[in-house]
Amino acid sequence: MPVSTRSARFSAKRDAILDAACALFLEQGYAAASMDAVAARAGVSKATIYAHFTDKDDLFGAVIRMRCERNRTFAPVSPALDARATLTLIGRRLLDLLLQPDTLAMYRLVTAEAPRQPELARAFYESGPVTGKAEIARMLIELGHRGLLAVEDPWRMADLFTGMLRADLFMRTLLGLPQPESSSIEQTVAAAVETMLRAFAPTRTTAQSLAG
Amino acid sequence: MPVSTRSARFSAKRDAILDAACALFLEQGYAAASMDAVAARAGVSKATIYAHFTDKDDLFGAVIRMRCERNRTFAPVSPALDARATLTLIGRRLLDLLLQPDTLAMYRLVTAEAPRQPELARAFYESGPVTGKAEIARMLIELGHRGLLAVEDPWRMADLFTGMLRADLFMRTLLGLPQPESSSIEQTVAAAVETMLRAFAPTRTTAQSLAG
DNA sequence: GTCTATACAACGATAGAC
DNA sequence: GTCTATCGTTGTATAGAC
Repeated sequence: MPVSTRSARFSAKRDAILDAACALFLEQGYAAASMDAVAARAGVSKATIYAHFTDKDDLFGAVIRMRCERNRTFAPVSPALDARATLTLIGRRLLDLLLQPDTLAMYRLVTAEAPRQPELARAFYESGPVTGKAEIARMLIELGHRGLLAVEDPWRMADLFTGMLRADLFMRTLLGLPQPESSSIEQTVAAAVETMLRAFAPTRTTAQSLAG
Repeated sequence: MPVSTRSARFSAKRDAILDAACALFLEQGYAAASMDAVAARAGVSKATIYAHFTDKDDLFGAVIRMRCERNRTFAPVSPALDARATLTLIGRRLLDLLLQPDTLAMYRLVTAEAPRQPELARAFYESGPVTGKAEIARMLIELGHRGLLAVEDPWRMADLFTGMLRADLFMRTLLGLPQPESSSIEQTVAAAVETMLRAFAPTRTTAQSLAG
């Protein structure tokens, strides 16, 4: 049982295998990425892979969990910014992250395998969408406390905001289609931010009571 | 070249193959659906499949294109409804469609294979998201003409609306996760509609000028 | 066009030496 | 743990009879 030994968990070859498998899974999908290809890319023999992982599914699970743990959190937003600036900044960061090739490949991979690997789908959901929305919700609460936004249900609002960000531009990029200039990152963010500002503008009493 | 003959295009066995392949691709994904399984399910021999399609990719393409052509269009919305009722009705229809198992399976399949099959990804995009958004945009224009909504850029608005509809509930269902009651279809639609109504409420002058 | 039978390659996984 | 070599299976695709 190599997985339970200490050296196996921190082996250089094990890391090489994980990195190679990750790259191949993201590039080609689960089925198309063969164990031979992983071995070749990692610079090890196929038998070595099976010394560290019980089978292909096990290797796949380890790869996904590894990626989910690298849970990049957004940098804090300056408390001096107003609602529009804050939403724009956070929206730009999120959409920028969502459109990165690796993020999209991970999304394709996990959604495609979700029916066969429910636990991995859950891990992905918790580490990705949930974590991101939690940070946005926290920021919305902050804006609410400052009287800059009417925040009743921050989770619902975060959901609406991320939904608008993950609209046409995301879909086009996910499908690998050419992107018209009309659906740039900046325009998508601006439209989502403007809609949020209009729909959740603070009531006058709230703004005054907190400003006074 | 059986594909070019008239009988081949309207063959009963060909249809059986397409139906079987469609079901298996949607259930298991491209790689996991074997030609043997397709043949067994269609009740034909494998050789018959290769008499109608050049290879597996060709069969896959025919399946995707067939599904894209079945382009169900929304039933017309009664012109007597106000903005909230219209948005709620159309939002419910769209979300209901998006959450159907076949729709989700198609989404998983096409997004997963998009990097290897750009043309199919485009066909899917045009027949699905674009067509749906076009209908919503048309409905928004209608509401705008009646002075019930401030419609400047109907395509952008349709994008924002569908984005809010395709948020957390869609993601959870796509990943096969258990769904809390808090993210039901009705609540998701209501939140998206309310946000639209607040953000795009008609200006008083517009409403009055068209109402008077 | 449709079948049965089969060729041929690729894949996941293992045996055994070191 | 790591290698080389290989096993057994499965998969795509085809040959040849009807």
